[in-house]
Amino acid sequence: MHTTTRVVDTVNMLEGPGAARPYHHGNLRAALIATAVDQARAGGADAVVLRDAARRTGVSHNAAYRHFADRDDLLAEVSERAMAELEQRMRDRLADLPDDDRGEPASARLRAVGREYVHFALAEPGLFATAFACARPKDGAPGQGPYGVLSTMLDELVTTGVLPAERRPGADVTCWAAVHGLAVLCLQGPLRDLSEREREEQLDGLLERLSRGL
Amino acid sequence: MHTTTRVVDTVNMLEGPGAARPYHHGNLRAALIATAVDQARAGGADAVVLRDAARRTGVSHNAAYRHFADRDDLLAEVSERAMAELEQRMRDRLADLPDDDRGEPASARLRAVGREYVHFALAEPGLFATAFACARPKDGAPGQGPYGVLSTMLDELVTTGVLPAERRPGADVTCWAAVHGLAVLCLQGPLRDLSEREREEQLDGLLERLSRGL
DNA sequence: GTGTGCATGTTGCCGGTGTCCACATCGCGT
DNA sequence: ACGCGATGTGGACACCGGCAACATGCACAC
Repeated sequence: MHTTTRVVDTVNMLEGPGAARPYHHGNLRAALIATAVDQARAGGADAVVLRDAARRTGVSHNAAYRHFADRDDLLAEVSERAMAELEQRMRDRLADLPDDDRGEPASARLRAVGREYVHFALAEPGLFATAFACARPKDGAPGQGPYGVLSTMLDELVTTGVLPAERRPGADVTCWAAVHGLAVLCLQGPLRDLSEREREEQLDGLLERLSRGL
Repeated sequence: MHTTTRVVDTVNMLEGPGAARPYHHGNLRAALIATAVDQARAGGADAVVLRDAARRTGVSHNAAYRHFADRDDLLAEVSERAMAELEQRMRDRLADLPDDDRGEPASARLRAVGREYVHFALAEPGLFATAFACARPKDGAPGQGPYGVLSTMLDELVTTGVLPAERRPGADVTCWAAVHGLAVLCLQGPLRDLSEREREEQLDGLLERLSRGL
């Protein structure tokens, strides 16, 4: 899609000072999204501002409307990237786990994923909030996204025999809700002022209770 | 505070058509908050708009600045009311419980509170979101608010002997996070399109796993 | 090679909002 | 009675999202 035979490098458009970009940017859509992601990272969904994004990208306002129907459309794109980054972090965390934990209690893997979920939320509050602030319901494949990762973990628990199969349905939602709730409460809720240590303790407690109740 | 000897009724200022309100409204602060709460109820925090609130209250824009430092200040007030309404609903739900449940598993009462929490979020999404969308961290007494209700329930569980005392610390956060997370995911997350029945099932599952894991 | 069509980017404009400033009005205490 | 301070008003500015009309230049047909 969007094939082009233009000579200019359409990917690495980090313009130098005297770049004098051509009339046609060549990569505007991606560049705008990147700028908007920066905005979201810095200040959440509200900080995603069309005019400012265009300005920072070195293009006039309104240029964005050739690539996005409206602000919400751009925001949806940012939300998607944020969600993807969250998923990637969870997968990376899983991959980093020592193989020792591979065979033994798969619940350790589940805990690691949950912990990473909360850590991401606290490390990237803007992106985390934007990931879920999308007004447009973008229906993705059910096995994809952070939910997919979590779901896979739980399936693993069943095959390992740790989790009785009859208790599997609904377990994903419970796990997700608990972890998501803690993240939200720590970000904008009454747990905002917890120290890092207290937060970690609460997270540990939650994960323990969660696996106990599965 | 704000004592007044004026003759006009400062409480019930639902102006009739030919009311011709005096130059000084007499009750502006409360009236503006009420209007803002309506806005929040209808569309969440973003729908709280100073100029529109002033307009609807029948006063010029800028009048609000005599009572609120800025928009965030008004929003904080709305957030407080929303939180109070959530708390009230939880307390009402508790009071409505038949006395039969009084002595028996106090966990039933805990479940009822949790269920009401989610129900409120779904019934009043705007207020629920605004309750937590406050930028200003308003530190209330720790025993107050929805958290206080929940905390009391858990203390009850300990005195009833259902919950071992050593497991009490942190249990409040876990419960709150789980219920809050489910609410958020149903409102703006990927569980948005669940049918009422599915939602109720997931809620049941969550509450069951929660009490099992306490 | 040349010329035109269409995607892309630009300037201009409108309505709406938050916030500051100067001014108007009126209640209350001296 | 009077004047001061609290309260409300109108105007102005900057910013934003979104439309419309215009400009530019790449791509493809011939």
